[in-house]
Amino acid sequence: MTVSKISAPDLTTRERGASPGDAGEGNALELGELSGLLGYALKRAQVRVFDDFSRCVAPLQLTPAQFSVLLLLERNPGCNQTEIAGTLGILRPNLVPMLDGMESRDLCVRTRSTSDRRSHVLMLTDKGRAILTRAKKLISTRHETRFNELLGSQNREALLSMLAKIARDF
Amino acid sequence: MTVSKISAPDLTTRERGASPGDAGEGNALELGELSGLLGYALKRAQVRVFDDFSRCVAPLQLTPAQFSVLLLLERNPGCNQTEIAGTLGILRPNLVPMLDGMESRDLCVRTRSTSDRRSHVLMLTDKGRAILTRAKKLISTRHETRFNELLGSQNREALLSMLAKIARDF
DNA sequence: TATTGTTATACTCTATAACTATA
DNA sequence: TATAGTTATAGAGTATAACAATA
Repeated sequence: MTVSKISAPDLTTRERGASPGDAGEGNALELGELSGLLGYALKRAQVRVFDDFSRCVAPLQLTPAQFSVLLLLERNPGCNQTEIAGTLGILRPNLVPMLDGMESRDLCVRTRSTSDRRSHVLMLTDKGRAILTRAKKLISTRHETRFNELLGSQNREALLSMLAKIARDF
Repeated sequence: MTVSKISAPDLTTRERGASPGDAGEGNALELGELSGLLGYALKRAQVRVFDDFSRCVAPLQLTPAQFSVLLLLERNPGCNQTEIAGTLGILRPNLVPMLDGMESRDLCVRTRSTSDRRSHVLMLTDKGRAILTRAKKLISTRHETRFNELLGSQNREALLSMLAKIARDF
């Protein structure tokens, strides 16, 4: 797999509409070794991408975490909360208020499993499916398109592969 | 720039010492479109890298954020808090307790600027420099070495370039 | 005894407004 | 008036222990 159009990071052009980082950012110190620090680069990129994601789906009022739950429910209808939490790497107690919110918005439903009455069978509602469809469209046409313009779809794939490998094996 | 040794993400081998994600994770639902979601991949990778970073510098009790402040102070001695916050993308109020902690550990000092008595001149102490030196060594020999074994230094550079580009231009 | 969902809780991060002392 | 550092505070996100219902 080949990566082109990737140039070494030049940190000249800062600024961009007064981001969360307080203070104009036009000041900018020298990053020095910070620019080679993997965790720092990952964190800054992740925050940017989450911000853009949230802006793109703003009309639907969906967080990245909620969107990921909807995707899992679509692909794994009838799964339970422990499975969702385990797959997404979040803790079961923290999933509860999240599902409360989504259920109160009629995006999904919890029903007692008949085979194991301890667990909940999770399902998307029609509204949940509709919202998910609209969200996918927004993400695709706004978020991903913009990203591919920045890096190209080939580099996108290389990036995703590396990130998945890091999350899995590092 | 060429990227090799990067294979498409195969999500077979999960598990890895019971990570934060509760529930064994051996259950694992199908990720489906989630595996192509940039923000999800970034977040999972970032969490892994921060975890490993923290483990590697555990004997020094340094968080990634504290380490980045130390690096900035080394490269930009005498800078003020607004510059640090602006460069790192954190808010000035949130930098205050962080510097309190580092100053109480005698890693750095705040002194009033003589030219502008509103701002603080920040400097590393000898102990701060010593800790930073040890931290760099730990990061280099444990953290980065392990990462280069995973992806190779060429892919590492490609990844850093892409992440920096995302943080800058996305 | 072990597991599912839940509650309660605490600790960290992040975000905003407002104060003080300087400029 | 504007800015640097600070305080107070509120909201996310994340972490652990323990409980009721069920297996």
